[in-house]
Amino acid sequence: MKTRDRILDISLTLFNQEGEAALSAVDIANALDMSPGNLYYHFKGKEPIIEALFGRFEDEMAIILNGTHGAVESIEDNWVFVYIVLEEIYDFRFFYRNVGELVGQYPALAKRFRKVLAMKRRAIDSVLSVLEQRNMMSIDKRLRAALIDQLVSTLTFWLSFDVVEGTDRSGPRLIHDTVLRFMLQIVPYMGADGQAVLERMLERHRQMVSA
Amino acid sequence: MKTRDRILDISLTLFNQEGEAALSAVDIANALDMSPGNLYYHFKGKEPIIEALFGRFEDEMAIILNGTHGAVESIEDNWVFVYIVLEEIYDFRFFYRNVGELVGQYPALAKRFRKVLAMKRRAIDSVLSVLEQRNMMSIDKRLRAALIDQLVSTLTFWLSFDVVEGTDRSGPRLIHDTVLRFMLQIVPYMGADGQAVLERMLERHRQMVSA
DNA sequence: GTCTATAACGGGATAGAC
DNA sequence: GTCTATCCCGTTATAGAC
Repeated sequence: MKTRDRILDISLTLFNQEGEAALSAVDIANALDMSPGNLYYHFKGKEPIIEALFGRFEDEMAIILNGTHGAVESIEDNWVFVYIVLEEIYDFRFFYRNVGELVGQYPALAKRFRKVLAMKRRAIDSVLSVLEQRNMMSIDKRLRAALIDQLVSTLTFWLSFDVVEGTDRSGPRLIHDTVLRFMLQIVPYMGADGQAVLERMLERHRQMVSA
Repeated sequence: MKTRDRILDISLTLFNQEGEAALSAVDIANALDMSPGNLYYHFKGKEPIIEALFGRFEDEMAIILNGTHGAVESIEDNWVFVYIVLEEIYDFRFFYRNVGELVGQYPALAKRFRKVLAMKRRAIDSVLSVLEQRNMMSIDKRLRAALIDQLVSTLTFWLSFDVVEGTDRSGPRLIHDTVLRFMLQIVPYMGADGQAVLERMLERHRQMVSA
């Protein structure tokens, strides 16, 4: 199974670099100094490769999202948690640079993508609940549902947003900026502590970015 | 110039129905009972057609965004304003169903898309300013910038979000839901009035949806 | 301005030798 | 498992008739 993994590794790299649409199965074969026929022996085209890559992503995302967040309490914990999620997404960024496209083109992928979305939603819900229990935030029930939607949307479209805006930020910088953007959405529901939390977040962001 | 317009009309319809990627120049010609060669006489391929369609969109968007919003004061005015913007986007929805893709594929479009983005940003900024002047909302300067980002992001990715979520809502329903989602993001900054405004918005949304 | 016909290209996919 | 050779197909693009 070594060739199979080599194919997946190089495909992920190329897809992230050039975008999924820019590459044909033949391009991938060329990058591996491999004949198209040989590639087709392992994967019957681009689609199964993408499916296999999504499998990898799914697995790692499940570990992150279903694992740790019982331990997420402080703002700093939350920061790290969101950072890890975004980093994982960044490793498979070609899925996110044009979600709509992929979901439209590969219906099988759409289903699985929605499952990941649901996992994100549950994780956020659970983290918010912890914050509420500790009286670190309080929010109207209706607004809470909308907030979760917004946060899921942020986790899903931050890379597209960056593409559209055309700001040419490095990966780590983009991730830090997005963590901040994510966290700031929670601040207004932190009541009197909000102001202090905001300052801490901005300070933390400054540190991270200048590092 | 009549054939030219017929081409643009049918292209817009088809792109919205099937997606930009799903259609070739030949498909468009077929839909018009026209030979591919004839189509190429008017537009040298798909790209110039898309550029021309974006020109239409740009023009109408500029009228909406730069025009009315001096008159936007009450919550109801805002609701209508956002509704009109979303409706216009919906008319050219193929641009928005996978923004990342189009922007990546047609660099010329990217620039123009960013201009529209900037127009949206200015319009939102200006509306928020009005609300602030009337003491209908108050918001920390740093959070304000983030809020505007979030609102622009909502206006840009609501259609992609719908595609990804796979909820099969009708156009008008989707637009109403999105207006609500947009407006709810402002509520937390309305202070004591927030609760009442929230109820009014939800009530309005119920009316709109059941109509 | 509109049409038909056709050339040129590239990707997807497979057969069969090694 | 890997390779070469090849076929099929849809898209792009142009030449030239009407």
